[in-house]
Formats: sequence, C-alpha cells, structure tokens
Amino acid sequence: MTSLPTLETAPAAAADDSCCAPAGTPVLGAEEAGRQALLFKALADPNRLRLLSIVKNAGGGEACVCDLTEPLDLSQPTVSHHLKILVDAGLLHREKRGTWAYYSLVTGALDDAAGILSKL
Amino acid sequence: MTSLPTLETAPAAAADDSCCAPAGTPVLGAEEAGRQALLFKALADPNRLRLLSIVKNAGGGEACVCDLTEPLDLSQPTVSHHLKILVDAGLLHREKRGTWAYYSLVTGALDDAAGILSKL
DNA sequence: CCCGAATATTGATAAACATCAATGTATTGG
DNA sequence: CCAATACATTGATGTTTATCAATATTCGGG
Repeated sequence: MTSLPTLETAPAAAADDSCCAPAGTPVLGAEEAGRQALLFKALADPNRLRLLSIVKNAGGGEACVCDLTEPLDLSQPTVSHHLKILVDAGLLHREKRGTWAYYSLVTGALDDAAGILSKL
Repeated sequence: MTSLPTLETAPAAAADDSCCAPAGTPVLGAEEAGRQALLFKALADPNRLRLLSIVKNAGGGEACVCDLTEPLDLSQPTVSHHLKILVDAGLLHREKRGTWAYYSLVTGALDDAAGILSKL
C-alpha cells in the first residue's frame, strides 16, 4: 500500500486529502474483460478488418479464400490463418461447399461487439 | 446454388472457371484499416477495457492513477503504460492537476469505435 | 484410383507486447 | 531548499503475434 486512499470503511471524517474516489466504483469483471478482449484482439489487425469488410460487402454476403488472397496481398496460408481467428472469435461463419470454403458474417456479431463498447 | 460464385455484374468475357468474384468489390482501404486497427488494438486488452470501465463509471467521470492501480492489481508503471496507450488512441483525456493526473473518457470516442464496426 | 485444385496445418522467425523493477521528473508542504 | 508524494520513463524479460515456405488434407473429375 503506497498511499492514503482506499478508505473502504469510515468515510465519515472526510476532509480527505487524497485524490481518490471512495472505491465503491462498479468495475468490469476480470473474466468478462478477458472474454471481450479476445473479441477485440480479433478486430485489432488491419488485414482482418479488411477481410470482414470484403466478406460483408461481397455479392451474396460470402466469399471464398481465393476472393480474399489477392486484394490483401498476403499468402494463402496467412489468409486462412486470419480467417480462422475471425471464426474462432465468432465473427465469421465457415461453410465448405465442394473444394471451396465460403466465409460469411455471423449475423449480429459486429453489432454485439459495438454494443460492448457503448455499454462499457 | 451449389458452387459457382457471386458474379454480380456479369462481366462479359470471363468463361471463368475460378471460384472468385469479378474483383470489383469495394474494399476497406489499407491505410484506413491500419488506423482503425490501432484503435482496436488499444481495446484488445482486458486491463485496458477495465480501465475504461472504471474511468467511465467513476464519480465525476474521472479517475487518477491511484484509483486504478489497486483494482487492476498491476504495478503503477504498468497502469501508466496502459493509460498512455488509451490516450494515444484518442480514447482517454489526461489532465494534470497538482501532483495528480486525472483521466476521463474522450466524449464520443467509444461510440465512434462502435460506429466503425457497424459500418464496416 | 490417381491427379490437380482449394484450403488447412506445421515449423520457423522476426516483430510487437505486457509486465515489473529501477530510476527520472515534477509538484506540494514544511 | 528538502523531503515526500504522484506519476512517467527506461531497460530487461518472457510471451504472443504475423508472416511465409513447406507440407498435409480434402474434394471433384477423368
């Protein structure tokens, strides 16, 4: 303990010289913060944001890997890697049809992420 | 629709065997994606999310470092480091009054971040 | 049943990151 | 001025991350 603050009990006297609030503040729990951070980690990369943008605006709302490799100027394994991160984060849905894998936005996932920020 | 792809505008020639769309898709630019990724990088850490939550819900809408070190169970330098990242990302505002540094939310910054996701 | 195409996985490497201890800086009170 | 307090910066360290080349897997066609 480094300083005066943190008076959990007995605020009574006041005349408090400290800088700090009464420490009764409601805080985002560590576990939930961890879960939410995983989601934003998935969004914290330029190429993944571009992937989401391309998929969202693609005709039919879906795109295969071959649609995504060229515009990003990344190798195919790297694109697959990013797509896996987005799927694991619950942002993209993957459907294999024949040889191709089609990726589409999970409905409401981006709005949910946005909602987290608004309600922090 | 078993396989062949998403041709929106039917660009004449083609006879294309590929799985891919005509590559006319509007894409989030690399530069803007980079800027936006910086913002989400700042949000992609549990402790920084908790910092934002504490500051937002603090009495008076502001909190000093001593309010933040204890609930996160991090060293003071680490908290200062995270706060700097949030300030650099445009999410927090820093005001020094006397010996203390008070941090507060930049108005609308979180909503702007949320808006990016909605409008991807 | 084998071949080629589309995608996924593995292994390696360099860069970025989170964290703390130690130290620096600035400001207040005596 | 001096000392103490609040915060920032620096340096070091272990972990995570982005990327590619090489390889594996899976599927449709002949």
